[in-house]
Amino acid sequence: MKNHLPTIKEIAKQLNISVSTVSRALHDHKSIGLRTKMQVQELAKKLQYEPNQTAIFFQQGKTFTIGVILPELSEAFFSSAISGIEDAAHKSNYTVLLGQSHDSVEKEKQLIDTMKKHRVDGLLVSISKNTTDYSHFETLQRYNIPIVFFDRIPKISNIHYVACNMVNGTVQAVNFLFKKGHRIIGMINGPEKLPATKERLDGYIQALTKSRLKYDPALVINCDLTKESVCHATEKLLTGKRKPTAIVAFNDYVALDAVQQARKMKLRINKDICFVSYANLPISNYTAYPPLASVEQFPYLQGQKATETLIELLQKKSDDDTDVNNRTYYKIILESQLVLHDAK
Amino acid sequence: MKNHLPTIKEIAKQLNISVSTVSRALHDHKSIGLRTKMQVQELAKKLQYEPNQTAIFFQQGKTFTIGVILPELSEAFFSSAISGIEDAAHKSNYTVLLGQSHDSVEKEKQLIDTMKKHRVDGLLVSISKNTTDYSHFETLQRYNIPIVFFDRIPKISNIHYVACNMVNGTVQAVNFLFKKGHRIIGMINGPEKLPATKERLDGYIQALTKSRLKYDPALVINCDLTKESVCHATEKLLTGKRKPTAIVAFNDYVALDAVQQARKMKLRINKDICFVSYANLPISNYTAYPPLASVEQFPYLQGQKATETLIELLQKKSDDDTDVNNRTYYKIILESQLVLHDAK
DNA sequence: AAAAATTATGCAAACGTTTGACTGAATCAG
DNA sequence: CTGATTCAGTCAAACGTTTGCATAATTTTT
Repeated sequence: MKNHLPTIKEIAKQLNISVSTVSRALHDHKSIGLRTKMQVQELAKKLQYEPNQTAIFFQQGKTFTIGVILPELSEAFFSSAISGIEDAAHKSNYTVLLGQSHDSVEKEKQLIDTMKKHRVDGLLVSISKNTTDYSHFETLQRYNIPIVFFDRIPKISNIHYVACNMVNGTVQAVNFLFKKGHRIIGMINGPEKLPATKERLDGYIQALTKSRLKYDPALVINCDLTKESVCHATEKLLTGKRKPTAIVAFNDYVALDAVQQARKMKLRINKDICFVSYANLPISNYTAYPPLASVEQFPYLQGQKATETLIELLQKKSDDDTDVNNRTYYKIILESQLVLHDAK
Repeated sequence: MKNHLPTIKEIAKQLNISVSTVSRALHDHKSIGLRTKMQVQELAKKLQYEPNQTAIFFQQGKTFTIGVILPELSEAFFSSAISGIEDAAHKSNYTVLLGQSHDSVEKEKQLIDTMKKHRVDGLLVSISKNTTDYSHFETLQRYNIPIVFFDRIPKISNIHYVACNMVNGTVQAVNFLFKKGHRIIGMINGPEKLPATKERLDGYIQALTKSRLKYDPALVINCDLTKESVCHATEKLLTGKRKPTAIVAFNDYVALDAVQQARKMKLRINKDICFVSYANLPISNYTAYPPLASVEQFPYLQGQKATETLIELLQKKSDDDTDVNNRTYYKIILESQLVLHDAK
């Protein structure tokens, strides 16, 4: 039952020619006579010969595989991203090797190791929440495996990355509210240490300043994204001295929890209080009181761009045949954008 | 800048021993003296030697990789599934090679080919909507690559699969409604040709029969899952001769659209009309009028089980060293289960 | 007719690792 | 002291492919 797959050797033997001739014939090499070329190709077809890629990978030191490490595959944001990644990779004939870190640094390290072992040509990473030490990424340099980070990127400078800038989107969001007549605009922001939190705050302040509204720190409350802390923040905002008529929420989940809390407090959504947020749910259409608008972060696009960037790097690598670390780094920044929801 | 990675050969040369000794020393082979073993391991560490897996893959004809082909990575159901797959694979030291077919038969074929080329050890597939010809899967038999199908499985018998049986869940759903006092229960079902549609109908009829209610075909309307067809179906049900007080919807999306339509018709949700559906959204908590209950299909679990099954097959394969096609097929059926939602 | 160029093919090394078969030395039983 | 056993290690083949270099055969040029 040993079903030996046909190899180049066998073709050679059957045709009484050398393996190199067969190899070249299959590659349409010019130095092979038309006659033998035909013979080889015919027999190859007959035997349903298919080259053993593992041998080729090994021989060429290239696997046409890119590794992808994400925090959580089941999150809407990342599943869109991976979709973009896969599409872009497939287009350039690369394949995707996947791993999820579950936001554990330990697992992230393991995955890096696995990827290294599998000799992926390049790596796409969105780092885990808790990663602060980046040494495990550096080990990849020895292997000349380039990394492109996306969305969640390390706070170091000599890296390639693709990210979405939240400042602009936030400015748009606040402007939007301003134009609708809101003058007291609150914000339920995320955990302090997240870069994403800072960007939102920056945009918020920028927009206020431009509209000649004064920035009142009491109107911005951080939360840790749990339901309780969101409710708490909402309550605090809505019972504060200066009561906002609109709130910018850290993301859709936060917005939905805040809406619930506001309703509990007998406020009428979109009348007494309006919300805008940042998109991570595909379902705003279905919720009863969706935010008026969301800042879109284009996960699919981010994944796609990151992949294209990586593939470009790989291209360059094989062109120059030089070290990848040539001190020029891609920093690709997509602009977030406010998307208005249908007023039902 | 040619950063040659350390190999077994180099270690051998530096220590003036043969490569085989080094190899065995690194594998802790008993026939190697303690002294040399130590020396080798020490040098290996010092040089930061790591075996070249591509060489090993090639040499052993095994890649410790499983291929996964899904219709759509960004769909909640599949992203949960892939999460389960990755977790299970990682646990057994397998890695996941990913591809999405976008429900295109053509792309599905291409992916099969890619997976074959990469010499994955096994394959996990949820087939595209439009696949009716299964010959591309059969080509894998030559390569002795086992496939486990899950969720969307081909209608042929000599295959391994993991699926979730909807009959039981549907029975539970209808019973649940019956116990709540409903006597006229409608159903908005899916496209006729889908097996999933049939299972739901079977369960529906079974449950009715047991409760001694008569099955009235006018109360079951198929739709093609578009918003329009759902609205149309809902309207037809709710203006029919026998007006249902409860409706079983094909899935959460359908339910939400149906709810919208019902509200348009001035019916009070959960008073005039109740809904139950099948879970694919993680957000029922947030919607204004979620279905009373959902039949859960456990995508994460399905992915996990499928992976475990595949790995078991791979185990067997290497044990027996015999052909995988030994005429015994795993058919693993998870039972769907009704999950009640919090009444808010 | 000799030299040069072209065409078609073969040889063998290389990629890094594993592994069965073999060898030489030391140890041990009787 | 001989033969068997264990120990420590080496040799070389094998996995399938690519590719630089050599070679042989043929044709073209001078």
